[in-house]
This record gives sequence, structure tokens and C-alpha cells, in this order.
Amino acid sequence: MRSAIEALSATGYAGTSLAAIASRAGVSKGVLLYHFKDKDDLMGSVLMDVYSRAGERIGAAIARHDNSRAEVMAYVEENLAFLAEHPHDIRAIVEIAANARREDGSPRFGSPGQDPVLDHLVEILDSGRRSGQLGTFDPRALAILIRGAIDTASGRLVNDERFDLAAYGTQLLAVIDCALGSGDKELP
Amino acid sequence: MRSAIEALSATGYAGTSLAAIASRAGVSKGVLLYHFKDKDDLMGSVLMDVYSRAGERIGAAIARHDNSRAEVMAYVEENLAFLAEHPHDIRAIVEIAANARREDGSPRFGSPGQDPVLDHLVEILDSGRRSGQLGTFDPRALAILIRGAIDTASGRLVNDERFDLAAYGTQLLAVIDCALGSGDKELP
Amino acid sequence: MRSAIEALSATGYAGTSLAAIASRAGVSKGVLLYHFKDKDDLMGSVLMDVYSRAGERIGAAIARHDNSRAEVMAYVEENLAFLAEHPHDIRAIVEIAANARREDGSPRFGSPGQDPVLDHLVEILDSGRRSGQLGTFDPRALAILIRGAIDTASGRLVNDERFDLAAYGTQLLAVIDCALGSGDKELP
Amino acid sequence: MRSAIEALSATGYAGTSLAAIASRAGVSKGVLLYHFKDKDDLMGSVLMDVYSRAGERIGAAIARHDNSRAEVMAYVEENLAFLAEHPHDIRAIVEIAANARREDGSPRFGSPGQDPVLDHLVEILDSGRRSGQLGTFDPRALAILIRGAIDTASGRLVNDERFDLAAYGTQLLAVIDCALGSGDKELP
DNA sequence: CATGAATGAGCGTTCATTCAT
DNA sequence: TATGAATGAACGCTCATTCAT
Repeated sequence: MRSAIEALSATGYAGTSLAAIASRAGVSKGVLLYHFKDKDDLMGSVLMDVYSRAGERIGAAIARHDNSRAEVMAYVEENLAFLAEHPHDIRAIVEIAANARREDGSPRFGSPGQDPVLDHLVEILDSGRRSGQLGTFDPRALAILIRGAIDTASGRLVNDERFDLAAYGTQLLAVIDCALGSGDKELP
Repeated sequence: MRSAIEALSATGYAGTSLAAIASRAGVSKGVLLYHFKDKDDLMGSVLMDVYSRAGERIGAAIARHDNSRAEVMAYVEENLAFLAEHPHDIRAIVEIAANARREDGSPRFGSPGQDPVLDHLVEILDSGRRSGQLGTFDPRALAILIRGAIDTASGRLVNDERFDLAAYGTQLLAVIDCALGSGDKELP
Repeated sequence: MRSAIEALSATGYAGTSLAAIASRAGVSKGVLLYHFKDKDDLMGSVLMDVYSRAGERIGAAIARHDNSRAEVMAYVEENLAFLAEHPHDIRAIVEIAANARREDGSPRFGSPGQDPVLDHLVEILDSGRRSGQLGTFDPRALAILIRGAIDTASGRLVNDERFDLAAYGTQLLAVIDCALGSGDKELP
Repeated sequence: MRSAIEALSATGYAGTSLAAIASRAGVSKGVLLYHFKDKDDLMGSVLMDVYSRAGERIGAAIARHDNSRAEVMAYVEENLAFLAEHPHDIRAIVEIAANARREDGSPRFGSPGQDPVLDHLVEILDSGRRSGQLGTFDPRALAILIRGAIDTASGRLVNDERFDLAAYGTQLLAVIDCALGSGDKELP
């Protein structure tokens, strides 16, 4: 699975054949299909593996806070921290989510940014807004916006060597802070 | 090229074979390669075609304004308007930009959000910041963030039927307005 | 298709890969799948081709007679004549009929001896019996017996060089003649 | 071996992989190759097992008679009785005999109907003819015909649920009885 | 301009077989 | 004895590309 992640990050979904993964791992193609039912199963397993690792960290980070604004900030910060530590992992699952298709051509794993993760963010935003801790906004739209901003960073990080993730994170947090409203906090 | 756009939007980059495009267009495969040197040439032409059409509209919209904030807003509004009118066109070029690779596996057309377009936005933001019309921010980071937010909308629009582009646009404009700073404008 | 027939006759169904057929024909594998949708389509086409050629001859031979006994005899004689002239053709379709399976493992083209052909024979036998031209027997059972006797000859002819088709034909006709009865010579 | 027989009968020779047999037997693939040198060895063992069981019964039945006609009838009756009791066993060995090939594509176990068994029948027929107990016929041709009639019944029995084995047996015996002649009713 | 026949590399997958445990 | 990991060859099939017409 590590080899699959490397291959996905380096050559994209379409460029990631079983042969490419196997050769990266130094094993035969056959062994991949011994451990995984088929290619989709392998890809799905990579997706779930990274998701669960990232989700665990992010969930834990959120749980350390008790107000919506801090939770959102922790969500984004931890996302970016995971991305900084495991850029290829995130790149891999974005590739999978964006490109894995069913036989009829429809996406296999939902849109990029994936729904369970997205829904978690929507809920935080929505409960914050309802409880009055946050200002006025469209929770779903803002959540999509935030996920899009995070996902795009994974592409930059892997493919654009001039990309400064730290600066991007600072800017993103500032933007979100501003977007969350509540009148007492401005952008610097 | 219209058939290529339809196919890309419907079945993704990997699912878009020359045969699929040709059959959609009601012509033979051969004719595609008569008019385009190879598949990459066709994809590049689609990319350039949509880019130039979108760029023309967006450039014209920007030109109708004379201050940086209005220019940025026009940039985003016109992007979303084009997306609303031609969702498949945008979906197609996002697919191409995200998936077309060189033989060594590196992206052929830069990262999603593509550089010339991005640079234009960076420049507007930077000049606005330098001239004091806008507040303090990292122009490149903010530009990437905005492009990511726009690009992610194209995926939602095509694959997620519950997605409300108008609401998303409203939210995105509000966020950007806020991010551009200058102290006298809040989120609604 | 001629190469497919040769391969089927020489190496059996399981030994007949697209590569084997293509190499016999001196063409690439790809071209087979250009002309036939998939391997099943090719095999089905071979089956239909031989069937229609054989069926035409046999039908014409039957039509030259006006009583049931002569029709049955003509059916068998013409079957054996076709087999003598085109042993590989018959061997090929017996291989296909016996081995081509659906994905669930059930036979794709009916049992060996194939039904339309069998039904034709059943009908001749049955009408002869009902009209009193022939003696007493079970038309369906006798038809299956006759088809089995003919089909087994194709296997012998191709794989057993000591097999004497002419002698076999003489014996088979004698047996059938006897089996058909004739009012004064009933089966017990 | 019982699992191999089930698999062969259900999905045919080509559909019977070692994995399929192993999973039916609830053991691992490896154990099959521990007990049998290779797949051909397993198939050959199945063939021999069924052959010896069937041969024993049939031989015993023949031994209970002392004239050629009764021996032939017993041969056929016992064949059909074994088939009725163990349809999958017979189906399995017909599959093996028809499909197992050497590397050069030639049949590994002789034609369907297999020679030792066939030769036994030839001998009975021939000695009956020479001793004058039976009429005039070609012993080898008639033996092949009878084997073909029996083998085809196994395919019908497994794949054609409308097939009536008892009626088929009655008809087959009648035909053979007639074919064996009896001095006053010579074959031409 | 356009077609359709043909190619060949590469794909995901199956499978008999080997081997360390 | 039995397992399960691993292999490598072969399979059916897809596809971008070439080329004669």
C-alpha cells in the first residue's frame, strides 16, 4: 500500500498500474491480487487506510476544543499538518477519489473531498452557527470551500515545488477566521 | 472537441478514449488523429479552447472595473458565471489539467487551476495590495485558495446534484470580500 | 475464422487462445477483436457459420426425399458426408458447443448436438412415426442417440487416425434403418 | 476428488481451477498439490477412480452372463445404471477425457469413450460375432457408436433437465438389440 | 478529408505451481 | 500434512496510433 501511495502521488491515478505498484514494491503483480481482490479493492483500501489515519488525528484534535470556532480551526490546522507530514498520502487519496469510477462512468468514492469528512465539517459549522458562536454563513457551501482549499493544496504540494504550505496555511486560517464572522475578529 | 468535452465530463479523463469521443461525434477514430497530432494534442486543444473562451470573458469583465477589489470580484463572478453556463467545459479542463501526464508521470499542463490564469489573479491581488486598495494578505496563497474554491465547484456541479452553485458563489464572494481586508467591509 | 476452426480442432477449446488463432492466421491478436466483439462472439460466429453451411446442405438433402425413412437416412448420410469433407469444421463446433460457458458455468450454446439441429431430426422422426411410415420408437431419445453417434464420430475422425469413417457410416445407417422399424419389424 | 468431480460437472473442465476444487473441499490449494503431483495428475486420478469403480461394476455385471448378447446388454444397462446413480462422476470423466491435453495440444487420455473400456466392448462384440451368436456388423464401429450414445447421455443428464434417462435407456437397448442381429435378420 | 483495417504495447486478472513455515 | 504467500506465464481485452485506400 505504501508503494501504491507513492505511485499515485508520482504518476497520478491513470499512470498507476498494478505493474507500476508491484515494481515499486519489488514484488510481482500477482501478489497484489492475492492480498486484494482486485485493483479497486486495493485503491479502496488505500483510501480507507489514509482516511482512518487522518480522520483519527483530526478527530482527536477537534475533541481537544470546546467551541465551534476553535474546532474548525483545529480541523483545518490538523488537515494541513497531516498534509505536511504525509503529502503523498493525501495526494494519493485525492487522486483515487477524483478518478476511481464505476463501470458506468460515475465516481466510485464520491466527489473529491469525500462526503463523510465533509459532513463532519458541515456539522461543526452548522452547530456553531445555530448556537450563535459563529456568524452568518452557508455551512455546506463554506465546508465545500474549505475542503476545496485543502485538497488543492495537496496538488500544489506535490507538483509545485515553489508552493509554501506554511504560508498557505496561515492565509487559509485567516480567511476562514474571517469567514466565520462574529464581529470581534478581523483579518490582521 | 465538443464531443471530447462531453465525454470528459461524463466519464472522466481515464474513461475518455479516442473511440468514445469519435463515437459521440459520429465520426471515425481516424479523423480525430487527422485533425490532431495525437491524443495529447487533442486534449491540449480542448484545454486551450475552453481557456481562451473563458479567459476572454473573464478578461473583459475585469476590464470593466478600475479598482482591485472590483476586479477580483469580477474575476470570481465571471468564473462562476462561465461555470454555470458551461459546466461540462470547465469539468473537462479540470479533468485534463489534473490527469494529463508526460511520459515520466509529471503533469503535462501544470497543476489544476493552471498557471497563466492563476498568475493573472496573483497580479491583480498583488497590485491591489501594493497600491493600498486592499488589506494585507499573501497574494499567491490567496490566489491558489480562490482557484481551488472555484475548481472544486466544477466537480460538485457535475457530480453532486444537490450542489447549489448560486449559494456557493454568494458564500465564496463573501469570504473573498472579507479576505481582501480593508476594515470597512464585513460578512453579511 | 478458418484459423479458429483449425485451432479448435487441433488443440481443443481450452487450448484455443486468441493468440493461438491469431498466430495461425498470421495476424495480431488485436485484429480478431476488431472484427469480433469478444472471444465469445468469435466462437459464436464460427458456430453459426459452420451450422449454416452444414444445415443448408443437410436441409437440401432432406428435401430431395419424400418419405420419413429416406429423410432420416439423408440426414445422417449428409451429416457424415459433411463431416468427411470438413472434419475440422465439425470438430470445432462440437468443441465450442461442449465447452463454451456462461459466467455462471452453464453451457452457452446448449448441449453438444445443439437443439435446433436436434429438433429438426426429432420432428422428422415424429412425423414419420405418426404417419405410420416408421415403426415404434421414442423420437426424442432416438434423435439424441443419432446425434451422439454423429458427434462422437467427429472426435474419432480428428483424433483417432485408425478410425474408418466410411465403415462407421455404413454401420450407423444399418443401425438406424433397423431402429426405424417398418410396421412388420417392430422393436420389442 | 469428490470436490473435483462436483466442480467438473458443474462448471466444465476449463472452469475447474485448483482453487475452485480446493474451496469446494474446504482446504487450501497447496494440499491438492501435496497429494497430487500436478493438476493433470489429479485429473488423471479422478478419471482412474471413476473408471475403476464403474469398470468393476460393469465387469461384474457382464460376468453374470454367458452369451454375447446378454453381455452387451448388461454392459449397456450397467453403464446407464452407473450413470443414473453417479451422473456427476461420469460427467466429470467425460469432461476430462474430452478436454485434458498434452502440451502439444493432443488429447491426454484418448478420445471420449476412452480406449480400454472401448476395447472391452469391441472384444465382446467381436467374439459374439465370430462365435455366431450375433449377426453381422463391424464390431469396432458398433462399439464406438454405443459408447458415443452412452457418453452423450451424460451430457444431457447434467445439462438438460427435460432429459429422460430411463426412456433413453429403453430406446438404446432396443436399438442395440436390433443392431446385434440374430442370424435370420442380417444387416446389409 | 475520412475511413476502417491492422498493430503492438500495456492493462487487470487468473491460475498452476513453488516454497518456507 | 497442511497452509498461505509469492511467482510468472498466459489470458482476454483496450487503446493510441499507423497506414493504405
